[in-house]
Amino acid sequence: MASSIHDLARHLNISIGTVSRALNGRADVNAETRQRVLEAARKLNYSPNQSGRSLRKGATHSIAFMLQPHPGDQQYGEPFFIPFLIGLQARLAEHDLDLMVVMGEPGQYQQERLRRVVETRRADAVVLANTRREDDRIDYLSKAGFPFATLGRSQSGGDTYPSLDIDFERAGDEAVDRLVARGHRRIAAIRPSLDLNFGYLFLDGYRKALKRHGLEVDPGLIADGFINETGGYQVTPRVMLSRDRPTAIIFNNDAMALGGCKALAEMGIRPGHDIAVIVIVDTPLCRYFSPALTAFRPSLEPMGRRLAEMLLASLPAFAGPEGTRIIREVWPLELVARESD
Amino acid sequence: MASSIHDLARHLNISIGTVSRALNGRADVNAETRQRVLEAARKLNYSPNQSGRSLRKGATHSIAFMLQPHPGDQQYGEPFFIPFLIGLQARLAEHDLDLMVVMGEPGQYQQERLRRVVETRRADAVVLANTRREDDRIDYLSKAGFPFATLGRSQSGGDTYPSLDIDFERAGDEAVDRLVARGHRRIAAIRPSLDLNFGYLFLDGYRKALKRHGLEVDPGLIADGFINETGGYQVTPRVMLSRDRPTAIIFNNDAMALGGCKALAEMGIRPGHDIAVIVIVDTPLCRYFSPALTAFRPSLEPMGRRLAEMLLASLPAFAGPEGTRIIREVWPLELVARESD
DNA sequence: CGTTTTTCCGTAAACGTTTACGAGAACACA
DNA sequence: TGTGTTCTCGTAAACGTTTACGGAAAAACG
Repeated sequence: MASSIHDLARHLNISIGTVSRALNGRADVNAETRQRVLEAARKLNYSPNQSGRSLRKGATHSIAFMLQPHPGDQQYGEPFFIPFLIGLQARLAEHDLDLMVVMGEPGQYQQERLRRVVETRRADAVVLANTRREDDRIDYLSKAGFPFATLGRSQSGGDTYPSLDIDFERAGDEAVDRLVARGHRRIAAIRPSLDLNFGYLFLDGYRKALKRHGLEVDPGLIADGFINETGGYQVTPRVMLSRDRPTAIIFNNDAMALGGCKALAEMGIRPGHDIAVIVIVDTPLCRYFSPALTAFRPSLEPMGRRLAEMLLASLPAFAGPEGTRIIREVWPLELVARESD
Repeated sequence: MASSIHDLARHLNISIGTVSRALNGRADVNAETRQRVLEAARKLNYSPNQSGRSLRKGATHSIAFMLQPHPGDQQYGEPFFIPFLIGLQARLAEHDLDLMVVMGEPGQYQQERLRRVVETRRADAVVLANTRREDDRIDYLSKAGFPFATLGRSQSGGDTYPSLDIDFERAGDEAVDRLVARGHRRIAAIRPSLDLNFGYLFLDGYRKALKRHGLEVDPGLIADGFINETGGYQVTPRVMLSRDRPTAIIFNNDAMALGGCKALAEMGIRPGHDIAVIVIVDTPLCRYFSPALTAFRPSLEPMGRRLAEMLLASLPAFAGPEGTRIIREVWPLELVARESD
């Protein structure tokens, strides 16, 4: 059932070299011969053995996406990544590249899985997500000279790799702007406690906007929690119990917002009535929650496509005539005004 | 930087054959020699080239999980799979098997991606999810003689492959039981409209329980919708507008439940007060929704581990001395009683 | 001491590709 | 006719492993 290039050669009574050249569209093969090869390939249901090809070419024709679940009580996934991956894989497929998603274990340090991919050469490049402010995966890959791109910025590694990020800073800024315009003065910010870079970026924008409006930055209104529903649930009461209650909360994550709203509900505080709520990254949850949550929406699928292009442009094997380029982009979010603010 | 087995051999002044044998723990190599090889491997930072190994052994040492996003307006993922994948990958890792997640595009038929994996021999086996009642992926893999296992049952392919499923039938049954015990007589069921097998199983249990309680099965109380929030939102009003309103709804999917609750809210109907709601597959959303949704919870991570074991037991290369076994299991769900019913 | 067994290791082929090299045939040109 | 060019293809090496085979040396045994 597994027909090889040798089978084709034997069947057509020509050499394997010619078969290979015909299949790969090289110029030095007779048009008629190529036709016969292609036809035989179809008839014998030939498809190239990836291992053989990889071995010879030193390339695997696949890109690894490192999906690291956050440690936590319940290990549910971030819906965020799926549309991104769809875009990523779609663009990669156009270049005959496979996308493989490599999972780590929640507690376990992702470094080990990454090493494995790199050292056994399972992929030609990797895509990192959940970038930390200081990210040793980036340090490792840079030092190893292994090609990679990141979804999200980091302070590690300089400007030596392609990266695509959402403009969390601006989103934090705009969220404050909007709330201030609606009369709010005490605005809380709730973000993940890990070293995740976007949490810092969001807070930068939040602070900047407050200052611009001449409002003080009250540390009692800023809280870090675990990046899931439980985290939001646990940490939201903390800001609500500060001496001077906030009248608005900006959540940096949809899961945290859900947990936070639960905590609010238990305190008898109704989002959209008693308090304004804005979420930075929109998901279907925000849309279908009651009240529907005002949120900032990214274009995930186009971002996936774009990061694929950026990664490819940085790979010598795929870079066009203009050579290898490192591109870094930061994309805006779109505000979706709903009922919660 | 990429040190091969040849480098080790040269460095130690022995043959590559011996190096390979030492590395693979074969018996016919001197203990001291093995020590030296292992040491050199560590020093030269050797790790085997996967392509070379795969080519020689005819095995890739990786298992593919096919993740097919449902077509829909917004392509968000099912959080369901992440904990399952964590368990799956954990057990596979113990056998030095990598897990790769292969994405398809939403609209596109997954068959094509699957073919690619199989024909180019990118994985040694595949794991299928979202099994349809009649599933041509299963037919294809069976016919191709390619090893696979499924998360979820199907009517295709007979009992020739390992499969692990949740007992949706019993969950549907128990949900009705519980609602009837609480005085409900008109109970609606909302499930996905695709050919997804669990939708049928759920409905079987639902019908069976109704009949046992001497209640008629009213087609007006059963609705199929798209398997996401929008689907639930669109289809829930339909059962609410039937001549004789239901007093309870069982949702076969958490996303549909969210959409459905939104529709209820817009009709001024409060889950937990005006209507009872039960969800078949629990997620953090159910727990943190207001009111918290009563739901049936699966043990996803253990299920992932188990399916890995079942798949391995069916692979000649990994089956123990007892030989190759096909195992099929159906696991119960645990009822988590909360506020919505 | 001779014979047999065991221990250890080197040799070389094989997995399925791609590709550098060279050669034969056909063709063009003077 | 001789020389150079172009077209087409076969040969063989190479990628990094694993492993069947055989042989040399050491050990065991009579």
